[in-house]
This record gives sequence, structure tokens and C-alpha cells, in this order.
Amino acid sequence: MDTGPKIAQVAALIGDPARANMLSALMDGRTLTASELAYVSGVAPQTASGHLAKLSDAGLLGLEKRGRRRYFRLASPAVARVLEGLMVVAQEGPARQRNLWRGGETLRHARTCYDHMAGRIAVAIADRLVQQSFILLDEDGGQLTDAGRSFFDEVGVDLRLTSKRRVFCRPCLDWSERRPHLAGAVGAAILRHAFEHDWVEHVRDSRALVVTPAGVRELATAFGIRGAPPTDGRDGPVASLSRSRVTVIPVESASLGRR
Amino acid sequence: MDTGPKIAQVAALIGDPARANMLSALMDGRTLTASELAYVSGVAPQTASGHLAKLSDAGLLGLEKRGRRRYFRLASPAVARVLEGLMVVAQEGPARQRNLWRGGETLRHARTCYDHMAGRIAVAIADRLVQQSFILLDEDGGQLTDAGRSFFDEVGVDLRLTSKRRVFCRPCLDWSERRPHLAGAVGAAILRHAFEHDWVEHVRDSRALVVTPAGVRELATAFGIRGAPPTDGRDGPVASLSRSRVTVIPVESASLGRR
DNA sequence: GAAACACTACGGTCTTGGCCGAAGTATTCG
DNA sequence: CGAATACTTCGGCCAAGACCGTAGTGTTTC
Repeated sequence: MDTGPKIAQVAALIGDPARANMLSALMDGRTLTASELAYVSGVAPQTASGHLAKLSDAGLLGLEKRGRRRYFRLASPAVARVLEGLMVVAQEGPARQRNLWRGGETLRHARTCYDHMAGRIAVAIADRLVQQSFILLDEDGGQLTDAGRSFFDEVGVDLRLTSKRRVFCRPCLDWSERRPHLAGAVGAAILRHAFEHDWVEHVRDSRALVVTPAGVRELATAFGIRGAPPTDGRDGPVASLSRSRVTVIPVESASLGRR
Repeated sequence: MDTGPKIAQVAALIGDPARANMLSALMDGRTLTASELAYVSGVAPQTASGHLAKLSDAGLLGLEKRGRRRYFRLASPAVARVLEGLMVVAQEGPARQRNLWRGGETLRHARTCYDHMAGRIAVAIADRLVQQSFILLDEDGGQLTDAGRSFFDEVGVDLRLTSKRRVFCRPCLDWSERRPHLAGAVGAAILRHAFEHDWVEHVRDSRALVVTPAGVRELATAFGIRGAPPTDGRDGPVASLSRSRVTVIPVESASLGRR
């Protein structure tokens, strides 16, 4: 059984807080420079440089040199999937402290996950699409129906702008909601559309998204999602935000994961 | 972004070779005692005890006390999925040494993966089922067709003996073949059937499977898989086995992952 | 060409944590 | 009951590696 040591090597790389922070910061699919990654991981540039070398050598990060900067990104979706998986396990963790998790209300509401959307909003979107039979979603596999194709056409979400090689539609277990949202080409197309039409905006230096007024309107008309006011605050340790239990009405919450 | 430290904690747990070996040993869904896990991980019982305590506390392992023994198992499929994901990433790893991986030929041929089958044989089965349109398989999602239901009825694979709560059919990226095999209830049902009808047997103390003569016959008639002789050797560092490039004819190897 | 900038290499400190021997607590068996 | 078994706790040893100060290399800017 020589697989043990191999996975240990990779896991140990992710197992350092500084490196884990770097990887988390790259989860939204951005590319960041060594300096930026040093900042988010909270270590000195020299230390970060060492970490980044290890992560690149191991094939977890891709590297692009441009001028005097070095841009890093996650090497593959497989890496992103491991990270998401780790978040799920970390959340499941010891049952006792499961609900003490209150930080990052903005993150729980809406965020990017590699190249698609996650959080309450994203789960609500997935729910709606399933409820309307626009998408057939097994807990671990998805398929677009003809009705779904028309629907996306109507809304204006362009599904063609996608690499031929990538997975078309798959669910991705949301670590904050513990229910699936949409990943794959469809998930990416929705996020792209949301950005292009200013439905959402990135919170500075964060994977968190805020829903704009236009977004609220469009999400209501297109997806029937109500009660999703733009959280106008910043993320971070602002405790007051944590209390705003924004109610996203998931239309028919039992429609997913009923097996 | 407080998700970094959380995933680091979990990853660090998996990142120790001894613990990684323990987790790998449990990947086939078995339950093992503390002593057995100490043995497979290659450390003294006292050390293993500490590791197991940490893994249980973190919610990676489930624990059942029976008499003076303590039986451990993976706490959830989510944990197994993280481990599989790590194997994939570890394989992708640094491109240069990708094909130096020659050990464990038996493992590459057929093995259990949590509760279903993996390896060349399993990939061939998945290929066949897709080619015959018994299963619709997106690279990350699957669905059984009516024809597929009849087929499994005929072969005698009982799909009903499965927990209502679990995912019915999903692909699982095979870390040795780097193409998907079948997981979920369908994958589990096939493995169960294969065990019950002595198509395969576990290699002692290993996830590896050997295909029996009966298995060869049945795999050929039921699934059209030829050239799968029972590898009668043991796994381990027996170099001669590594050369037996058993040719499993995948019927139509392009039928999967064609997107 | 000099200064500023982005990043890397080296060397030494210091903490973390894995490891096992010895001893201690449950459980079973005769 | 006492011996054997399965496992845990404690304590001390030791190595791996994270960290940063200093000192580099390569690139851009003025």
C-alpha cells in the first residue's frame, strides 16, 4: 500500500496554515502574485516564497512569470475539488461545534467557488432550476433538460462560451449550506453572466459576493428568488452582520437530495 | 477568510504518513481495530492510539467499541472522497514522474474503493455500461436508463439492497487509470454481487482484488470484458508482476469523457 | 545608470509534534 | 481469582520544518 505516503505528502502541503490560506485565496480561480499571497497568508515574503515553491513543485499551483512578478493559480480543478472536500469535512467535523460557526456571514450568503457561485444564493438557484425541471440533479450528477436550455436562452446566459473539454454540469457540495449548488460549465456560465450584468460584485480581496440592487431584481424575476437584499456591509469581524439571517426562500427546499 | 486554518487542520491530520496509511487502509469500507491499524501504519500501538484519537476527535473516523477492541471506520463518504481526490492530485503531481509509477500492479488491475470497485476492471465495466447505454455518464454525474435496469435484473445484480439515503450512481475518478469508474449505490451493488458470486476475492490485508476463473467467465459473458486473467500473485514488491500488462479490452474506450 | 521593486537563497532559532519505553486501565478467558 | 489481551496515558527524546533577518538576482522605472 504505497498510496498512503503519497497522499500524506500532498495533504501535508495543504496542512500548513499559511499554505492553506494561499490555496483558499486562489479558490475563486483568480491568479495572484507572490506578494499578495504572502499578505493573505500572513507571513513574510521570504517564507511565502518557500511555500509557493513547494506548492508549485508538487503540482498544486500553476505558475506564470510576467515581468518581475510571478502569478500563481490553482493547477487544476482537481485541486479545487480537494479543497472543497476538505471544507466539507472540516465543517462536518466534531458535531458539538458545528453550529458555533458564525463568522463570515457575507461568505455564507454568496461567494465564488473556483469559477462558479456558492452560498445561500447559489443553493437557491440550484433549487429553483431543479424544481422547474430545468436541470436533473442527482446529488452527484447533473443534466440539462431541453426546457432548461430554452430557459437559459431566455435569461441570456450563454452556455456556449465554454471549453469543450470541461464537465458540463455537476453539483458541488456547499460547505456552508451543506447542500449542493451548481458547478461545471453551467455554474460557470451563470457566474459569468452575473458578473457581466452586474448582478453581483466581488467584495474586495475576498471570495465573498454582494448582490447588487439590479441583482436582487433579476434574481427575483429570472429565478424567483426573493428576500435577498444586498448585504452592503464588509465582511470581516463585524459581528452585527452575523445576525442578519437573510431569508432566501428556496421555493421548494425538499426538491433536492431527497434520496 | 477563516476557512484556511480550518482546512489546514484537517489536511494536517491526513498529512502524517502513519495516519494517511491508516485512512488508506480504511478506504475499502472495512472496519479495523486499533492494533490492525497500528500494524498497517507501521508504528507502535501507543503511537497509533494517539493518532486514532486525533482522527476520531476531528470527525474523520467513526468508532465502535466492542469488548476490549475498538473498531474504526471512515466517518463518512465525504472523507473517502477527500482521500480519493488527494490520490488524484498526488498522481497528477509533478509531470516528470507521472509514469514511473509501477508498483502495485495488482492494485491497478482491480481493487476496492470504499465500497465499490476500482482499477482497470472497474473502468472497463463503466465503459461497457456506457457504451450499451445502460448508464448515462457525464464525467461527474450518472443516471441509470430503463435498459440498464433490465440489464442488471438479468445479470442478477440487486439494486434494491441499498440505503435510501445514498447517491444512486456517480462516477469516481480512478486514480490509477485517470478515468472514471462507477461509485454510488450502483457501484456498491456491483461489488456486492461480485463478492457474493465469487467473481473476485480480496487479497489478504489489501484493497487489491483478484478476479477468479468464475469471475473471468462472468465478466466476459455479462459485461463483454475479455483478457482479464486472474492475477494469481501477491501484491507487494514482486517486480515480475509489474510487467504483465493485462489487456482489458475497453470495448469502446472513447465512449466516456468525450465532451 | 541608479533606485525601487518583486522575488529568491541561505543560515540560524525555535516550536511543533511524532515516536517509543514504561506504566496504568478496561475486558476477556481459563 | 489471576493471567493474557487490547488499548491508553505519561514523559522524555529527537528531528522536521516554519519563521525571519540578511543578502542576494532579475526586472522595471525614472
